[in-house]
Amino acid sequence: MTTTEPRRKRMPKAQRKAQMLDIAEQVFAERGYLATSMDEIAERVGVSKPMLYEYFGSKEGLLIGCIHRARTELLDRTQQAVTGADGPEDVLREGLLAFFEFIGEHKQAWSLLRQEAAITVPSAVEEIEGIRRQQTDLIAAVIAAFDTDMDPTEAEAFAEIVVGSTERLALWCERRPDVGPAQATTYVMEVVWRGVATRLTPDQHP
Amino acid sequence: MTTTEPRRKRMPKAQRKAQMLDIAEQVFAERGYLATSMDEIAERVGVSKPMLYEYFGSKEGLLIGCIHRARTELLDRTQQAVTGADGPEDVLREGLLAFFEFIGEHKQAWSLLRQEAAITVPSAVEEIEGIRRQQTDLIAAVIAAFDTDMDPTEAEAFAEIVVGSTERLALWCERRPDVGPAQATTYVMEVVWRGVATRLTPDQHP
DNA sequence: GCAGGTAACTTACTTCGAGTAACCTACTGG
DNA sequence: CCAGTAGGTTACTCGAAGTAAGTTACCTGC
Repeated sequence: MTTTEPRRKRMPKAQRKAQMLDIAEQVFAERGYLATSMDEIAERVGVSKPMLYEYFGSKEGLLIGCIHRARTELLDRTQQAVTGADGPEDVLREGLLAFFEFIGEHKQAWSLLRQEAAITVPSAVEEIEGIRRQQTDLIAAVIAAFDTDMDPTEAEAFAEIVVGSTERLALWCERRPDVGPAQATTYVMEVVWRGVATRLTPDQHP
Repeated sequence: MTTTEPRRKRMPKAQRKAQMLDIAEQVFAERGYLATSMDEIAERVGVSKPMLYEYFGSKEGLLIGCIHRARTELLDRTQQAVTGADGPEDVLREGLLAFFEFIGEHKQAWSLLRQEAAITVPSAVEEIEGIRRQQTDLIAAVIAAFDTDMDPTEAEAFAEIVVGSTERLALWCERRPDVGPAQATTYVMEVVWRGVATRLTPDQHP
């Protein structure tokens, strides 16, 4: 009754690894990190537990793998979105829009990112925080480009504010399905861009 | 050699419970939720594990107890700070300052709050989110008081932006010990208050 | 000051899941 | 068709969450 082998066994390493990440992302997002067992992921992948350990070392390692991939994709998306944008305001708007669109399309990757707090190994925390920093650095750079005189610390603070606002608003959007990416972007821009623009425009903004 | 009994045994329930919360808060903050064992907390309290289960039901229940207490204290503090403030701008500033001061003084309660993501039981998530909502509602009310014509959804979004900015900036402050509560408040106010004020002032602001 | 009731507490388990050692097998090129 | 290895499995250990059943300090009335 097995017509052409329903599911292949013995995949090449890279492909198996990607498949594991797909399933783990899904299960972690569904159930939460704690409530998920390695046995369950293994079963859904169609493989035995030691394979997961072979490729990811530990449960936390697997979570880190998932988060790493998701954050990297997110960063790529926003970076792509801002290339070709016209001026700092546009960069910010396009970046925000790309972010809200991404998390709208990849809800499970997004709920995964909220499991970050579960990571305890310090080196891993830094690794994840490093990718996050790339995001804030990107924004800080936008500000710095806009106003070369701005205190770098202040630019950093501003970037943190943008990221914080945006992540929190994304969470809020889940409870408000009527608020889409465009609307969310508008909310952030209205407050945050006006905030910085007011501060700077008096002698600039041709 | 035991002069007047170094540590008393058999405390009244309420007192023991409070002591458990104190210790659990400390250990969870130190090691993280996952890396902490109930046996360890029990030992530090000077009591056996089933007592913890007697009072808190589960490990997660204990964490929820800690978070609940910490968020409630935080909310009280900010609420106290804003009573007697003069006008919305002042309310916001005093509230922010109280927040940053609180987390500066209670670093361990604050790192505890970041373990929220570990909670999996849906009812508990809602309970915690409920307290958080009180915070955002407080802010949304400030905005609504300032501009009675504002769309309520927009006021909510604004409140989320304030909370998100603030929490993220608080995290950032940990890596930047040179940035104190006053400075952090200024950063948030500069962006966020200007953001909303600009939007509203054209026809108001006597 | 001593019965006895109960609130506070303990010992000694069960269970479940992370992590691992040791062994196995399908596919590859020669 | 044989051998080497990448990909895979079975069957365990061990630590920590959670629990059943029993024990002891303390108070209260007599």
